[in-house]
Amino acid sequence: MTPRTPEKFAEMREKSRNLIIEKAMDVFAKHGYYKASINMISKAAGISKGLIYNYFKSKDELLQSVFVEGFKYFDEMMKIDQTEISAQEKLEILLNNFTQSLKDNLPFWKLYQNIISHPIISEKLTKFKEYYESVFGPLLMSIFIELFGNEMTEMEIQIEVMLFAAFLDGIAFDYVIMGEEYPLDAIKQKLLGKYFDR
Amino acid sequence: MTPRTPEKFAEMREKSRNLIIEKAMDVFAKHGYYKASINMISKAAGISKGLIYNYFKSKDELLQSVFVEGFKYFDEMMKIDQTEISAQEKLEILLNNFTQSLKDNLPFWKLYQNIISHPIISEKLTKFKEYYESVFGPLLMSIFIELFGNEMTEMEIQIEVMLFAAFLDGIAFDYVIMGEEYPLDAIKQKLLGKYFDR
Amino acid sequence: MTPRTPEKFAEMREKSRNLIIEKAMDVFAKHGYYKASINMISKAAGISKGLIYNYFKSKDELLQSVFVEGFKYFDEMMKIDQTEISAQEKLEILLNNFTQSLKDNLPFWKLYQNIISHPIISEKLTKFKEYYESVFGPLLMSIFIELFGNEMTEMEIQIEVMLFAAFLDGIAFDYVIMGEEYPLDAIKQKLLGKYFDR
Amino acid sequence: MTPRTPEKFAEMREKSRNLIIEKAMDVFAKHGYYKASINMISKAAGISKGLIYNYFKSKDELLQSVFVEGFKYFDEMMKIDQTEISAQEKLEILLNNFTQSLKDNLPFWKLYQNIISHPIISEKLTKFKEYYESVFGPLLMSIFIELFGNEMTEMEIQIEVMLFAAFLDGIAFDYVIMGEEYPLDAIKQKLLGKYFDR
DNA sequence: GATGAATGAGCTTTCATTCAT
DNA sequence: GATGAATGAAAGCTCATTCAT
Repeated sequence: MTPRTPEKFAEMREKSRNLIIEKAMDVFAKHGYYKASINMISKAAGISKGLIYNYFKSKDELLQSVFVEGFKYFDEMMKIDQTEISAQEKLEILLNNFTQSLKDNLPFWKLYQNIISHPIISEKLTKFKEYYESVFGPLLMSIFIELFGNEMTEMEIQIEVMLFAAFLDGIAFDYVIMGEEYPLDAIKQKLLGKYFDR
Repeated sequence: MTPRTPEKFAEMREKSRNLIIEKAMDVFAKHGYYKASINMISKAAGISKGLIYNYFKSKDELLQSVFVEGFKYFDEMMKIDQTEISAQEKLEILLNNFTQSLKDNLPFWKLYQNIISHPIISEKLTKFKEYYESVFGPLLMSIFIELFGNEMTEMEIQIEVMLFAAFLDGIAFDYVIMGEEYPLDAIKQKLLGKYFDR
Repeated sequence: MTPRTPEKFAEMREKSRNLIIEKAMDVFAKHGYYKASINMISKAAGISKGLIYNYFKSKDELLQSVFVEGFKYFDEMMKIDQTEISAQEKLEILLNNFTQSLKDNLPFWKLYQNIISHPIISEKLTKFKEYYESVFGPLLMSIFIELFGNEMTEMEIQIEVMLFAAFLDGIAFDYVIMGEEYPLDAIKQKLLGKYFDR
Repeated sequence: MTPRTPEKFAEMREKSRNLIIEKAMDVFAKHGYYKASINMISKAAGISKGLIYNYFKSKDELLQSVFVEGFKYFDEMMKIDQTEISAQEKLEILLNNFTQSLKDNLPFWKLYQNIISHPIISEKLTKFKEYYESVFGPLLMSIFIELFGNEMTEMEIQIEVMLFAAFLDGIAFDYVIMGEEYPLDAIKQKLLGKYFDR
């Protein structure tokens, strides 16, 4: 007859919230934001529709939260622990992390493609844009300055960064469309060949 | 009051059909497939809702038709008239055509991004996939065979083609997201620099 | 095979719109704004739910329209045609019209009670308030100036008007609650007795 | 750690119950019955949703209880202690009490307006009707018999009572709508002028 | 007694599609 | 061919109520 402790409640909330986000990511990835219904998500999570609104004010906010959860995939991608390594090695690690993440977290990357390219929804993902501009962009820039700082102006290096980013978006795009049959690793090696003699 | 000839008739139908497709492309591009309503499209085209169903069985079929119409942008891109030019020049022309098309036909490319990356809809776009596999892929392949035929196996060239395609998709992706501020031409030059000394 | 003419369409719209407003008034009156569902209204009107949204953007707007429609009951109440009659006669006519309207248009008056006294909804009924202040208030004022202009200041007459309005509102209030058993006419006579010897 | 006595227990229950009723009255008054949620009320009272159901079977029953609690405002209104005073003085005291109560207990009167005029809910308020008929009506009747018993039939006096009650409802109605700016006291004086020379 | 997570019925609203004219 | 009124399924969301602890 003792009531649940606040800790117990927090734990329950945490568990449900994570479950919802996880299943929402799958369903959003599979059907796209608009065709993914709250009903589908609740069924995928084995809970009632109403419960979702206990944790997220709206479908929109749920999407935001799913995306924020996805930030960690970007974080993992950028984890380049060893400080005493060359820029070339850093870029290789980054690429390896990226392709690994594509394989491991396909639902998230599907969602990323679908949402980012969506004309209206993407406006709502301000948090994501800020994150990209403040964290991911500068990291790439620092690596490319190390690589090309001697031979190029900063302006030119900016363009290098954008081309590299385009490549990342491009293989994500194609991998999402083609799935397992896409030769991710071979393409990655080919790309490195464009930057470094091997 | 001359009675319309069958030819006249067919011509009028064709004109109406094209008008609908054109306006539908704009509306789909602006709002995305799901948020674009038949009502919006009919208003943009200045006709009644019902008339659209006179030309297309369903919203889905209209989308298909809009997409098929968009093939012409691919066709234009691949128009490399002079036969007596080098593979390098062909690739340059292709890239020029590509970036020009991005600028000229932004609505189509928005739609392309949005739809292709859409997990379920894309299944319906079989016509597009067939087209890609039978027309665009082979063209790229022929150019790259000319470029690298001596030094690489066909397998490797396939990978080169896919890498190049990834760049194109990535550039389109980023251009659609960032719009006018994206330095399309500078990036194009950088990309060519990865293939040819300049 | 001739398409419907614009006039025909306008007529159809007019008919449906009026039907919806009429039935909405009944249903709102019977159940109150919140318990009255769009579903109930559509069933009362023998049409589909969706059709209501073809004519009114929202439930809110439907309520507004129902109310605007109800203005005519106020207009009828204030119809005092003969110009060459005394203020006393005018007041009598006004009261007669008022009680008659209560009897004839009970649904509207129920709705009026329910909505006006509702803390939040009433804010939306700005049109009604403006109407009252610009039309009904001044009319009462002119009658009471004629009645008491000699003996009272304008300030005092204002109070007389508000007292009279309170009687009207109270009578409507009680009539709506008690229904047919409420002795409307006897009370009307009693009220007149407070103003004129009889 | 003295064990709570049953009396202590009952007292605590009483206190909680009163707190809920008090806060519920505020919330109902502010948002109206339907828009006032159990959640709002529980937050206003600083307790959990579930606890409310420990004291009241349903939202409906809570409303009933809030209303019954409001009877005390009627009781206070009718408190005319001195027995040796004239009917005129009694009526004046009654009116003073009423206007004072309007000012002091605005939330209750808002709720009263909102609920009583609500077509379906009011059916549930049987307790209130019984109360009115057995307590408030007879009191007014006794005063008016004293006032007009010589000159009128009982039937007529009934009508006087109803007109007076309509006036009370009317100023409550208007006061609730207009708020502080409503000249309650001036109107009260005007009314008394209709009954007694002054 | 007390908590708040969880449920599910029911709400308003949207929109592809049909069809009488 | 052409119109737009009308339909109805399905969406997002709210909230009174229950119940395990």
